[in-house]
Amino acid sequence: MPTKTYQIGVEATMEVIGGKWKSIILCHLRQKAMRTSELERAIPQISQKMLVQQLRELEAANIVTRHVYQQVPPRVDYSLTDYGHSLSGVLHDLCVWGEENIDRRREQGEAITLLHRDDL
Amino acid sequence: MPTKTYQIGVEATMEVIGGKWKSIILCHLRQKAMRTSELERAIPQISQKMLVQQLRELEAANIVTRHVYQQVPPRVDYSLTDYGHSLSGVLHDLCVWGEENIDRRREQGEAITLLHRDDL
DNA sequence: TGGGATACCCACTAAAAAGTAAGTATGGAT
DNA sequence: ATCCATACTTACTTTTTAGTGGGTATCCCA
Repeated sequence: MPTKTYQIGVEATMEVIGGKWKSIILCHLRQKAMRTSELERAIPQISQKMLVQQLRELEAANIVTRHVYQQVPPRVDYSLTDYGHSLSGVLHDLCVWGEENIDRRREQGEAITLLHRDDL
Repeated sequence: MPTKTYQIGVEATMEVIGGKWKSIILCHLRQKAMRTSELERAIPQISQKMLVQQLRELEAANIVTRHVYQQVPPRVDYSLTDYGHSLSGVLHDLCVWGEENIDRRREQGEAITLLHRDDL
């Protein structure tokens, strides 16, 4: 099998948290374990397919775990693994930088809104 | 014009540093100003088109500046703006987390290599 | 006169990511 | 029997992102 090669560490990080949805999902899970329907409500624009697909990829990367409760109707929840928690600081900083970026752009006259701040 | 709305700060951050190339370019520029050809050498897989395109987008977001020297043959270099430097901590953490991720995966038997570490 | 060096730009194509809309399974409640 | 809720799948389409291969401009130098 061919050796996977990275030039620089950030490439590997972006494989894990990059894309449109992963970092958003992780920022939510950073705060608490959440069930599927809860994540759907927290991220209204995401489709069910994308949510599930991204969660599977995060599971495969050992960042989140899936916990199935033996119930009907089904109940499943997702939380960060210990390893996933090692991203917590980065995720928080990404949120904060974005909040500042939005404030800045608004001050410069851009019509822009942020619904939820990451207050921790 | 319609108001741009974000749910959470990280969305705005990812608009700036997301995608396959931007974070890599920024990690390099974090260390020093670099000319086009230097960036091409530092990021061997990138095409000229992508490099220029990403640099233009980073300029538009006020993260990098383009400096043209009046010379023939042309000489241009790029560096982080003051605002771009506000990403420096995040970028460093992204590099470091990725380096650890790669180490971890190698320990678990994956065939994987990292060429350049971010030693600062 | 024509090649070299640098930093582009443009048109076209290919591949990857994301979106849409529908369907499946379970078992309890009505 | 039928319906409900939850958590998925699957097939298909659209959009976005990235890659390829070419071309332009400048001025110096042989």
